[in-house]
Amino acid sequence: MGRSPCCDENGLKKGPWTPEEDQILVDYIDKHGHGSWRALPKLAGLNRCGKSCRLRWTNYLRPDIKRGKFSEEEEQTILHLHSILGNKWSAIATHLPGRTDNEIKNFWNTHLKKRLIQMGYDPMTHRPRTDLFANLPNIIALANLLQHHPLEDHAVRLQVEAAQLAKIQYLQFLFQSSNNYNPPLPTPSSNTQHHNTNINIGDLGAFNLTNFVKENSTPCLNLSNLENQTLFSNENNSCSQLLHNNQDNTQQVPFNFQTHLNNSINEISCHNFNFDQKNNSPSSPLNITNILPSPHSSSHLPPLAEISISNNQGDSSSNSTNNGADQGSSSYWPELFFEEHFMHDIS
DNA sequence: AACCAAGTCAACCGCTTACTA
DNA sequence: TTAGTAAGCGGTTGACTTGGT
Repeated sequence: MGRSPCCDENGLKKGPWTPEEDQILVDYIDKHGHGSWRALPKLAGLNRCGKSCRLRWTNYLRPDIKRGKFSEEEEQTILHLHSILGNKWSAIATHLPGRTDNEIKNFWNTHLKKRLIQMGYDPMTHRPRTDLFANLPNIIALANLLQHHPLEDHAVRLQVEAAQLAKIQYLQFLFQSSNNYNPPLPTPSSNTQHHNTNINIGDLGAFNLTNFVKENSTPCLNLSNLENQTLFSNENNSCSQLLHNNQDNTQQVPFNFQTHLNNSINEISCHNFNFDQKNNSPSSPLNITNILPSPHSSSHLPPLAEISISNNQGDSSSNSTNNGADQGSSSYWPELFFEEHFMHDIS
């Protein structure tokens, strides 16, 4: 199968479209429909290749195109779908009316991907980046250093606490590595498919650590939001029960990380986390409420099983770029906020 | 004001897939 | 079944914009 000749044809214009060209294309399609894209330029009187016309129409001139900033809901949807579908931009675009695959792809590459990286997440796998852990010993060393000195201000104390939480996560990571423990990631559909939905203590550790860092104040979880997450919906889940048992979100909730790691963790610290809803910034664009696949966000999406996930062997793009999503699991979205200023402060 | 670096996004390139003769 | 073609898709490019110095 040969590649179709297109814009290499002599004399065809390339580059930005002029308003006049746009008008010609719009007028023609209004009257005749696009029909054969290859034939369209000649019929419409455009000195462009059909491919260029199609792209201009689908990405810019189509009347149902929605332009402007992506809403938080759209961001959330993109993040969620990308965790499932990977770089299947057109598939993602079908769930965002008025948005083109190109626009979503650009938005991902220029905003969301960078944000994930900044948060310490691998944008392809949606998992915490392992190289993050390489920095943890440094964080821990700093914390140990500071612990031998009077803690004079709140900010320093907070950093130490953050580092202690990092220890917890680091231990969890080591534990998982040594046991080759790789639990299935929770997905909106995995609950209904009776997969293991037990929350990974490392996730919680990461969540709390980074939420802590982000807020630069007492770490907190928004209980009412968390309760809406399918991630926490398993009633038999000890973490879920822990949360459910403490619905009064104004009270102090001991968060003891009740896991197989308890012994090790208890040697380090045992934190009392204040679950104060007020402290969970609702305006945060990557608030966990926005990120975790919520019943609300899922409600306008088809069930996972209905989403067409192309795993074509011949699809080189999916082979090379979709490795995370193709592992048969979706990702989870604990909030990680390793903001640069924090990392700079530590380093 | 001028320069530069980083960010943004429209458009292109090249590959795959679907369709058809 | 095979080969040619059209369309779709994802990655990449490069022009333009913005912000900092």
